Amino acid sequence: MTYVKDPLVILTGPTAVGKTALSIKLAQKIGGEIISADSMQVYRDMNIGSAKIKEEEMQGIPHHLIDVLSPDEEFNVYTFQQMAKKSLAEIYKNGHIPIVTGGTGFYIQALLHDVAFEQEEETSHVRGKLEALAEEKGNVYLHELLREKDPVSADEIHENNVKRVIRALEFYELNGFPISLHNKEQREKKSPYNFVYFVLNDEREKLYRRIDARVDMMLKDGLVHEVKHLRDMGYHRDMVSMQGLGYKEILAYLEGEITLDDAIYLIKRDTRHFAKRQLTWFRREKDVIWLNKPEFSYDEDIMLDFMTDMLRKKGIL
RNA sequence: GGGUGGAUUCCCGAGUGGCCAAAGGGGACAGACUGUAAAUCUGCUGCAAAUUGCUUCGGUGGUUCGAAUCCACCUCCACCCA
Repeated sequence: MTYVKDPLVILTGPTAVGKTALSIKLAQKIGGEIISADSMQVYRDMNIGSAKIKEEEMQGIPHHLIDVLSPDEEFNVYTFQQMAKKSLAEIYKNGHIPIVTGGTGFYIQALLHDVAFEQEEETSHVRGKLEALAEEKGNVYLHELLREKDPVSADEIHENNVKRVIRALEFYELNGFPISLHNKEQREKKSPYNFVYFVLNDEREKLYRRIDARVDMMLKDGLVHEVKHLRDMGYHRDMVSMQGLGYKEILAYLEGEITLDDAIYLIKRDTRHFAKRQLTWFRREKDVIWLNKPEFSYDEDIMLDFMTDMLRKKGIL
């Protein structure tokens, strides 16, 4: 008896490259449902800044993990993984093919390789304690603390990367063994899915132009109003959701810290940086199929034919 | 027309005789990432046959062993007086 792995299609790429539009066409073509792997589109009332797909654009294709949280709720890889697995089960039950779309490579990885996360207490006060310690004694002190507990991680994580030093320390405290060991184990895992990992991309210059144009569009569409509304509802910068690109900058503008022009400049710049980071992530990822738009003459139909071809070869179609 | 200040490597900007291919910041580029990831962090940035050589600090000429730094003239910019 041959065990057949469940199919999983991933369609990702840097922000503003055109994933959403392509994902709809692909879903229509192969009978798919979409799972959003996006750390911001999960939040309700954050539509313009997160470039969330509109109801009418969905064309009846079911979308999962969009608008499922309120902006004051915390979202992280672990919750994403839990929710996404639940959605997967539903999609398989419907006899459809899941298409994971979105730009958060970290989340995609957790789902694709079914990375195991240790059971940790929900309300860990350990992190707060460590944050206070970092504040008080400085980066180097904390990093040395990590070196005592988990020298491998200390070597891997730069002392200035306080967030990750804290996480490593927190992991050790909560689980009693080093995160470096955990990571090593998880890295060796093979994906339990029969997957195809597409990364849509375009020439850097074109991508950057699209980003700039999209930010201008967001402003025209009322980004400032949207953020004002969120602020009026009591959401503030300490929340994970408000760290999103476009949100934190407009919030700073609304607080009178920077001008609107500065905010727009920062959103554009930081979104470009973000796109670059995404690309770095995908380059490192194994088994990805790059869909470089110029190579398809910017023709989506040619690209879709290619994609379905790949799916057939994999036995997904 | 007169006076003053300025012109620095992709940009801003420090440097006022050797320790200067030139601080710092930005951008660009590259990378890391396993419960904050649209977050957080790192590296790199004149050219090359590259522990050395070459070209660069508005232009030209000069002073000096040695100039981005001093002098002369020129060009452009800013402000002030006419």
